[in-house]
Amino acid sequence: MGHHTCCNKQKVKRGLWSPEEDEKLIKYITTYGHGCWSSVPKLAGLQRCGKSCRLRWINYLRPDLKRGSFSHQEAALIIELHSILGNRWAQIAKHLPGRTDNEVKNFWNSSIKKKLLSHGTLSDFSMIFPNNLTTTNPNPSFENFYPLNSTPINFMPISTNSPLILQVDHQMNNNHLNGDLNLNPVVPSLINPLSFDSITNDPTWVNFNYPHPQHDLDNYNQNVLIQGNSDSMLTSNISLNYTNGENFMDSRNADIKTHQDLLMVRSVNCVTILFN
DNA sequence: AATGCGATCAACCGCCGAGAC
DNA sequence: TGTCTCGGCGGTTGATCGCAT
Repeated sequence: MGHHTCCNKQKVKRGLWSPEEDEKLIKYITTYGHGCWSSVPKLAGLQRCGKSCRLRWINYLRPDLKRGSFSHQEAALIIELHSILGNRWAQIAKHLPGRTDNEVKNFWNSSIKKKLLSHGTLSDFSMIFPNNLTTTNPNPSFENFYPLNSTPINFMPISTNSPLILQVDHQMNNNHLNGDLNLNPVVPSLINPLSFDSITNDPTWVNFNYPHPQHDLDNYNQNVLIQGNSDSMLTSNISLNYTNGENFMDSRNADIKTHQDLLMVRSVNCVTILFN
């Protein structure tokens, strides 16, 4: 029970992979491609199930993986995307070239979630990067940028004229005013919406200063979900055509913006925190 | 040096949806 | 239409590491 059919056909090894097993898998996939994963173990001479081979390749052996610690940009991006997508780790990982859903998930659970649980807010990014903040900003907290007495961040005006941003905000405002959708952050029980979620709800922020590989970005389609705390869900279908690491095109109006133009007040300040 | 404990992360588990038949 | 296989995903586990005592 619980094992795939491919795992039941033969006795399979479990647990950590040996260097020899890694070598066999790499050699096979680089030569023939993975094809049908369920047939990979047999063809590669491995006593593993296909699922295990797939996982090992995707999470560890793939040549395009970026190893090592998450950068500030990546962490901020994860936080931002998580506020939009929730625990859709695979979707979040797609915005982080070289990172896997497993990595993102582990990073969230180990470095971010626990701090949120212990503090109840992400009011200070130094919780996540205690050693890397500088002193340029004397008070590097999100509340410093979004005063607590300001409009809730979900309904804050934004500085870009991007149609998609305006669309999302318009819909959110309408729902808010109509009282038919309570747009709390995805994890409202953990997070003060004036702080954590305030990095931005702007889906274009995924483009922020990030060197997306062209192959990941061509004809990119994003389905942005803004989840409420009820059974209501606002869905905004947005199609973005990324052109390169610095520009992207909103397919609705063909707005070409440099990343500088995309920086909303919120994300500018966030980055100020991280890199000043 | 030995031990305990929390953090990290690779790997597994269980479920789901798509596609083939 | 129902069943089966497979790939993919999120949740969870457990081994290992590093630090504190």
